[in-house]
Amino acid sequence: MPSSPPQPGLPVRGSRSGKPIMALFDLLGRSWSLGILWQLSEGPLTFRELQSRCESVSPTVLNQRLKELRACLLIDHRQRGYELTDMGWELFGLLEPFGQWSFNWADRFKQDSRDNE
Amino acid sequence: MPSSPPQPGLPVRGSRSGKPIMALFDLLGRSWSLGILWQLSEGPLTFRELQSRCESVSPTVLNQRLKELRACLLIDHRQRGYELTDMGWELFGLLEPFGQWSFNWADRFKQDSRDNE
DNA sequence: CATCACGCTATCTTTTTCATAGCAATAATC
DNA sequence: GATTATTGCTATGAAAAAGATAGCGTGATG
Repeated sequence: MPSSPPQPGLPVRGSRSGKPIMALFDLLGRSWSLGILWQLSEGPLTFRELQSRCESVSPTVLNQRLKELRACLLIDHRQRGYELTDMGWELFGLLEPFGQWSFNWADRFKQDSRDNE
Repeated sequence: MPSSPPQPGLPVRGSRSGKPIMALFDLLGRSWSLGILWQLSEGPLTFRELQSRCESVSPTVLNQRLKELRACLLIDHRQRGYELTDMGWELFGLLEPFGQWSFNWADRFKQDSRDNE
């Protein structure tokens, strides 16, 4: 049986008292959480659409993550599929800069591996 | 045997081709990654200090995460302990707003559970 | 009624994480 | 200089999470 979604106030990974940031990290630190939010930022997606966009995610885990993200008020399941809630969009706003940054990071990697040749 | 650190360009969870953002999400989506970066933002910490700040982390996982974060150029091991690299600080800069946001999120939670009483 | 796509559950295997003990190396203390 | 502490970490076994695959129930469509 899977564990319950991490919630602020409840004990979570990193904090017995459930400090909000730790609850958030616990949630986002589970496999596919970040990826799902990222995919949904491009519009609502059905379960199967998500499944194919997230390449190797298994339905079991996908469903579990969706339940958690829903319980955590970040996504919702509506007519057109799963989509970000207002909170979800807010969080995505914080996440968005990671996209650009990841390119710089990748560049630094290439640079670094050239240095080590 | 543990898997290798996710790197841009290599296949990672969510992307066979290793799209940088997916590599980053794979890295950050592993247990304790976010927590470790967060803790190190308050200054360098030794292995054991990290261990006690991260409450329940096992030495096995802590060491593995530290290796990965190091391989990914986000942290470094110096005299005074583990600390963020320049890249690590950059990334933390993006992460920092999550702290404030998590409080709003927690509030919304309380609000929501009141509504459902 | 047959077919199809959808959202998911069931089952099993593999991987990751946890929990605990403890070792080798260095530093401090007696 | 032997003893004790501290540090960084490995080993081992158990528990939990994630992955892979098959397929069920439902509702729409032909």
